[in-house]
Amino acid sequence: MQLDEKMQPQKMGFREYIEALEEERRKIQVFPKELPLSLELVTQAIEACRQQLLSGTVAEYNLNGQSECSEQTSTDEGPVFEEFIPIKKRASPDSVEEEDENDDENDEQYSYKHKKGNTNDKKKSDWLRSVQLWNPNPPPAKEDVPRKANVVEVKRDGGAFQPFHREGSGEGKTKNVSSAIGKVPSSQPVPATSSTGPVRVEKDNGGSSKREEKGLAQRKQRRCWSQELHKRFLHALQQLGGADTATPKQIRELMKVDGLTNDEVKSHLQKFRLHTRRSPIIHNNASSQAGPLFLVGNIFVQPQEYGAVATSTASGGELTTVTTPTGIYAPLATHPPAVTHTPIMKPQLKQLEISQHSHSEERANHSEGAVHSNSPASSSSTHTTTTSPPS
DNA sequence: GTTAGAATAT
DNA sequence: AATATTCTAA
Repeated sequence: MQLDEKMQPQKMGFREYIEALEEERRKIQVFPKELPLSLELVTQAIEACRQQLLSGTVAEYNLNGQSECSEQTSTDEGPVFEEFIPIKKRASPDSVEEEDENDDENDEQYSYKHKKGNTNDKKKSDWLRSVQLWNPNPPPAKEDVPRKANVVEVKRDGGAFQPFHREGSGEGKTKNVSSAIGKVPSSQPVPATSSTGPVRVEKDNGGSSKREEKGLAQRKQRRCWSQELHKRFLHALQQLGGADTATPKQIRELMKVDGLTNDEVKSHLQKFRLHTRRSPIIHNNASSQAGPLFLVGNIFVQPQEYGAVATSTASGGELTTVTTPTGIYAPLATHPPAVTHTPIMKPQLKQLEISQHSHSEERANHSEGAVHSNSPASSSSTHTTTTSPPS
């Protein structure tokens, strides 16, 4: 427990890190033109590292208490120099790091950024950008040590999302356990598979007598809509025939995410609808490399997305892992007229029985007012706002 | 009593 | 801005 002992390894880490950086720089130097910034950044980083080394100081881990579900890409290990790396990864067209999120892989939150040097990003409000990994609100220590790395995701069939704890103190400060956002539920009595019910796993505070009841209806832990989560959400929407026809419950059931509640879905859906109606089009700053926008029906999509949509559409409901690396999905344009409409057909294949549990799943056969005629152009709910507010 | 949706609240 | 909660009508 000597400071010195601690010191050494850290310095070693630095040195190695510097070496790695230098090697990186060598590689980059080959393309000074394409990666001018990278070059500089790396150089700076190296410089900084050296100074750190010399001064014997060690960079502090940035334990930012992320109140929101913010990201945290660091695979930790080694000194953290994120500070030197002004985000903005993927700057070059040839950068190959697109790991489309595999469902059962920890698809790190990818709050991808648009390039900044490019067109001035006017639209920072792209809400899509915020979807990232679900932040499980890691209960600070005292439980079980973080075992696995960040393995959070679901299996397409099982649904293994974290059950979500609700800590006592309102607004869990989330000390941010540096790395592991992961951690498998393990000890939760959650059936995992079926559980279509609102599995509200409460933190059993049997021993802790902090302040419990007392009539405080503490606010729920905010659910973070990770990419994965959102992806599922979208899948469900597709199957249900779009955001306008899907209902929260149906969505939730299709998503098969355990711990997910109706209200959460409802809320998300509400937001989704709002946004999709409001922002008719994707910001055109995608000029970078995202390629042109395609107009399909009344939906603008980008090539990838289009493919994805088309795929799942064509395959008759079987979702083929819609890879949406960018996290962009086409907002329903409230674009009535204009352009030549390529008739798109919204797959309305409900009754897609994916359930494997023998629970009487009613849904699927809608005999209510859910009979939507899917006509691309004219559909979309009867929205003749003729509301005449009385007083 | 349940659910969806809008309106608020945080 | 993103979620949660409340309110209201089916």
